[in-house]
Amino acid sequence: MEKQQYLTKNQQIVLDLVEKSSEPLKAYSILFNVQKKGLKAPLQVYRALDKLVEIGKIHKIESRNAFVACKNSSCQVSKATAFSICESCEKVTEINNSKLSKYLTNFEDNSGMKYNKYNLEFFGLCKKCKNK
Amino acid sequence: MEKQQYLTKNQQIVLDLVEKSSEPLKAYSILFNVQKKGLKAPLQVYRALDKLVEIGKIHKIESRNAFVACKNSSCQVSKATAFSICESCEKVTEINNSKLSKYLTNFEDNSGMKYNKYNLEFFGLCKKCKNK
DNA sequence: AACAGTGTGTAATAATATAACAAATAACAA
DNA sequence: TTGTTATTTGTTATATTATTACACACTGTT
Repeated sequence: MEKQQYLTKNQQIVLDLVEKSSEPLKAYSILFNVQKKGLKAPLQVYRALDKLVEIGKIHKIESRNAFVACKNSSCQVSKATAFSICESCEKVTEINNSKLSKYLTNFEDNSGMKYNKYNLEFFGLCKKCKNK
Repeated sequence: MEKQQYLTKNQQIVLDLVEKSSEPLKAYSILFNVQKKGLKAPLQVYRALDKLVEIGKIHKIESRNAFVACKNSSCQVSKATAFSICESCEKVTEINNSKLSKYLTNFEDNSGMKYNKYNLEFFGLCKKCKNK
């Protein structure tokens, strides 16, 4: 049996909100939106976010300080993440490409480091914004 | 002739500091260290950092909110960056691997997006920390 | 000189994130 | 059941990271 099979109340509230969102959410925007549900302080949100990231239910878009729900159902942990980010409309999509993930998971250089995790962010213009 | 051939005084002061450092520097640590040189306010540091990042002299380690000098002499702009980060000692190294950069620069998926930039961060344990 | 573009200095403030502590709850063995 | 440990919660305060706004100065044009 895995540990942390069920989410706590606060974690579930935060996850529900992030999952319903079509765009990355910032921590304080989450806070504002869950205040009616009883989460009053930043720390309550950050603690829930930390846990959700740890177990792979959500990912942090580092370049944007924002959070998105994991769209990859097989993703139990956030060990190998890749995103595309439109620099115009800020749309973020999780990239699910097995070739890419295989390539990066197996990547080795001569540094002697053993990599167990990576995060990749691609930037560009999405289809819509390209045609403007 | 390229534009912005020379750095301004503030930019040079910040760049010198970052280049001398053996580890990523945080913005406010930079501020503290350049106050004797006359840069008194955060904004002076952030403006210099923004410009230096833009022209590729330094890179931002997004997951750490810290800055490192570019070690790749041919790197004029920060369009394609990859780093290895030790999760124990926080040592950060810029990865300079032509196969990797070629693979990522040419990466395409079926999203219709045209990528013009990426940032990749690998995490793990460095040689030293692995053997502890 | 007038201008445009860029950089500067300064103060104030916004946005993001964590520390510290006490209390409540869950997990589970003695 | 009790004791023990770990986790989660609630709360206040504070630390850290980053930007807005505005007046002015410098540089290179036209």
